[in-house]
Amino acid sequence: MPKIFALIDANSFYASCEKLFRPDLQKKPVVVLSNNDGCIVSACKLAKQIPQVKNFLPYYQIRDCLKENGVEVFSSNYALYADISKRLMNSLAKFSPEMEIYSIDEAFLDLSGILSNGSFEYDYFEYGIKIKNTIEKNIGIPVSVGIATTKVLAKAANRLAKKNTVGVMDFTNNECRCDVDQMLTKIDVSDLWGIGHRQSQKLRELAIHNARDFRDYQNINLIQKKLTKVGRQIQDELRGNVCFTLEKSPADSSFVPRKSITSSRTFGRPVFSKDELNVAIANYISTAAEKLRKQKSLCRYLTIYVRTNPFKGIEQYYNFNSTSFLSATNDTRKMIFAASKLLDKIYRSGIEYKKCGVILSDISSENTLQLSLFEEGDTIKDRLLMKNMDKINTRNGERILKVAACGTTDLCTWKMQQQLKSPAYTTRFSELPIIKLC
DNA sequence: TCTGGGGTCCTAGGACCC
DNA sequence: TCTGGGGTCCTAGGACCC
Repeated sequence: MPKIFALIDANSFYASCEKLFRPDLQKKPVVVLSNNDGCIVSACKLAKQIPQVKNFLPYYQIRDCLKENGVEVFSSNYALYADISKRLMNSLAKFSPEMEIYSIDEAFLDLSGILSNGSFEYDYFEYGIKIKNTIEKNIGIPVSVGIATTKVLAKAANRLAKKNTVGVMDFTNNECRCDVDQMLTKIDVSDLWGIGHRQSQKLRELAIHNARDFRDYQNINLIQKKLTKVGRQIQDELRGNVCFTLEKSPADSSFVPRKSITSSRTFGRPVFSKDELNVAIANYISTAAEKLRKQKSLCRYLTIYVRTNPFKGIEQYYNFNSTSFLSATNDTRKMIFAASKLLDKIYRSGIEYKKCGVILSDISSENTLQLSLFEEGDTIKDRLLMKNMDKINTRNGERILKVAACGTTDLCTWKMQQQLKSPAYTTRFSELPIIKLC
């Protein structure tokens, strides 16, 4: 039996979340900015109608234009988006026993066999409509649904669904089956899932311009040679052969343990001193290590990096350095100590630093710890300390307990700017929205 | 003045071993 | 004058995703 995949993707997710608790904004254009209020990362339908509005455009370049057009602007509010995402996924999970959460606002459902057990009188298209309507009613976020026999095709169908009025596109529907060829013609190769800037250039050199050209291109060996394994698999998926299966989350939780954990931020102002970099790195390590402990993992490899502002016409500097722990650890203190030594190696004075970051990798489960003969691993006391620190911080919020190297708030004047942030409507009691009955 | 952050996978090539 | 070949493992870098 052929597989049937549905891809459900929220429309302008961040902007839609901002509208959710602001009925007054329903009919107004809204955009959301990246960290540091740097670029536009989400624009609602109305905002997209303004020709100058494009994702990843620097905010300062378009600030006046947004003002003139009465656009409401928000800083990113990740606490809000993550919470709405959780509700969205919980609601979607009811439509199939097999689901893959692909990103904060997207999920694949395996619909194979769903309609043949007699309990539904729909076809897949109607089932897609039902999913869409249920989500919009229960969560209040508009979504689009793409349905097809492979994930790549479902992604492509979703893309077209975003443009049609119904918001659902079903490539398996017999009535429009003859149109699939025509549909694929409408999709530029660069819009296919997994085909980016470089690969689409290479495809164009072979006179492949749209998804249909790509599907029907006969020289598979050449595709393999130029686009490697993934490119060949994408082509195969366009032909209806499943190469990418559903990657299910562990049954007990909605998240897959990460294989690497990054924490980095652009500074709100230029930073010159090693002390300030050390404090910043200590803070990023604290964040990354908390995530590491939350997923019950240890890491063996730590990388830090520093860099200047690539958009500024100054002498550029980028450098990184790594170290490995003989025994895998998740102890914030050990990592901060190691990072400070790494910074000694890559720090150069007189440089205007704009960003730094840390990456934890070679991650393993807490349960499968390999002890080193030469270095003492985390003791039970260490583990308990970290555990209790996390507990206290979870309860009280705002990282009330931290390693001294993280500095005090007034020392961290380089922190990013977020001046247009909406309230944490759903995750902080003091910011709950109030409903007034007239 | 002001341009994000966090991930995954694949491949080539070096190091090392026998 | 002569200087192998094949396998595995690891890592850096590239490309892509949201």
